[in-house]
Amino acid sequence: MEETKSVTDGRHLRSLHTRHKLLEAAKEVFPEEGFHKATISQIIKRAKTGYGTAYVHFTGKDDLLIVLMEDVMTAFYSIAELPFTPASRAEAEELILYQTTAFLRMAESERKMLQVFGEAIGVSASASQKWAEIRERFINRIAQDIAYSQQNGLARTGLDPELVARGWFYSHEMYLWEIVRGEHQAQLDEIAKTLAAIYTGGLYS
Amino acid sequence: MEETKSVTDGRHLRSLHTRHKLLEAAKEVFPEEGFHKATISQIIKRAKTGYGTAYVHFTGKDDLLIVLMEDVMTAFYSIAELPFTPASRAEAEELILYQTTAFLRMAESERKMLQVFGEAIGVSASASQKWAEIRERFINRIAQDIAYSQQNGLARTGLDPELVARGWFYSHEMYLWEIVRGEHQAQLDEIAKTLAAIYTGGLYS
DNA sequence: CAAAATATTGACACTATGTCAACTTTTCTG
DNA sequence: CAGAAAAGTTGACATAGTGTCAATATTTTG
Repeated sequence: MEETKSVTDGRHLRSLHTRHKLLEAAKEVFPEEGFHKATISQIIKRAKTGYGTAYVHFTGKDDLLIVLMEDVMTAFYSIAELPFTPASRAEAEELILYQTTAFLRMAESERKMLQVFGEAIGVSASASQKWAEIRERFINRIAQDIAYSQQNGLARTGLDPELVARGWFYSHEMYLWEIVRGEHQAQLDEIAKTLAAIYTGGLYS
Repeated sequence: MEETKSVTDGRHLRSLHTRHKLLEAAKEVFPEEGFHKATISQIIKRAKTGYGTAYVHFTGKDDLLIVLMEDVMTAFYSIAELPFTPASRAEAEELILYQTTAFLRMAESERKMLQVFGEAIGVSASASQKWAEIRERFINRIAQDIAYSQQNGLARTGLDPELVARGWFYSHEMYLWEIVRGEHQAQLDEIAKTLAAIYTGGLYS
């Protein structure tokens, strides 16, 4: 019903087009200027729409960015949701190293946009919340993986999987921000190796 | 020379007093309003000075906050600089657990101010830089401790002490921000135990 | 005490935000 | 298909905060 309306209704179509123009403009302006320096005026100018239009389609600058982050989030989730059912300690270690590497590589490939998002997290409550979503999804998944390993006699028991998962994710997240800032490009695999070594050495000793 | 002038010169004294009033006002306003919502107008109003005065004594809102952070930094440094020369693995583990606990406890005791600082880090380049200073000091110190343990046959070799130290500190830092946000109050010791267990289990297995 | 040095002040120019009444475009209806 | 209704667009405006600077006030000096 809504589908039909969306396709036929020329008004809605126009609206969608305007929205799209704004998003495209924002996608350019944000990385160029950074979150704080970017202004609605810059964005509407590039999108060739009126000032108020931006506020019709989005609640503000944060909202515009949040929508742009969806793409990045999708990529993140695909890593978080990788299957983890190792049969041996060696296989567990391999999977963990792979996941760690994938995570850090993503920091590199999505650098520009993550840089903007990192800046926004400090300022905008909604950006901060969006990032918290990504984080919790990762942590939940890691906690599951740890619990699985504990139940199958691969990992040391007696530690709360969620607390371990948090600490584990946090060290990754902070490395992510460093990579985004442009530090450590060359060492990426070395970092992954180190993080995985500490983690597995600790849990699987 | 400057000392003498400072004490005798009534103009300088007045200036110092004004500066002090501004800092006291900022110390109240920042935690009440948060970094973003706090304005220069609110601060000068409470300090009972003119608007421009704030800009005579400080370059802006960030600068005012940075100065307030010095106290907190001092406390942090005292933890970072604790001596670490364990003779056995058991002693190393004990020291590490102590340091971890002290670090997290500080997050609790300095909560309000750290909350403001956490917010400022995202917005203000100078706040971000100040925090980076604290962080690097910690990381350097931890890296030294790890190298010490490696050299004395207490810790596994073959891993870069600095990379390990970073991952280690990062998980602590992120837990710090969580504690500052008011999550995990009760679990504080449990968190310290978990972090220390992973770290020592990993390095000292 | 007058002049010099220093400190304080608020009005001003500037920049950005978010709102809303007027306007344009598209669809519906008799 | 005319004109009413609905949906979308627009920029002027009110508001709020920043940082600057010429004028003013206070203190020291000769």
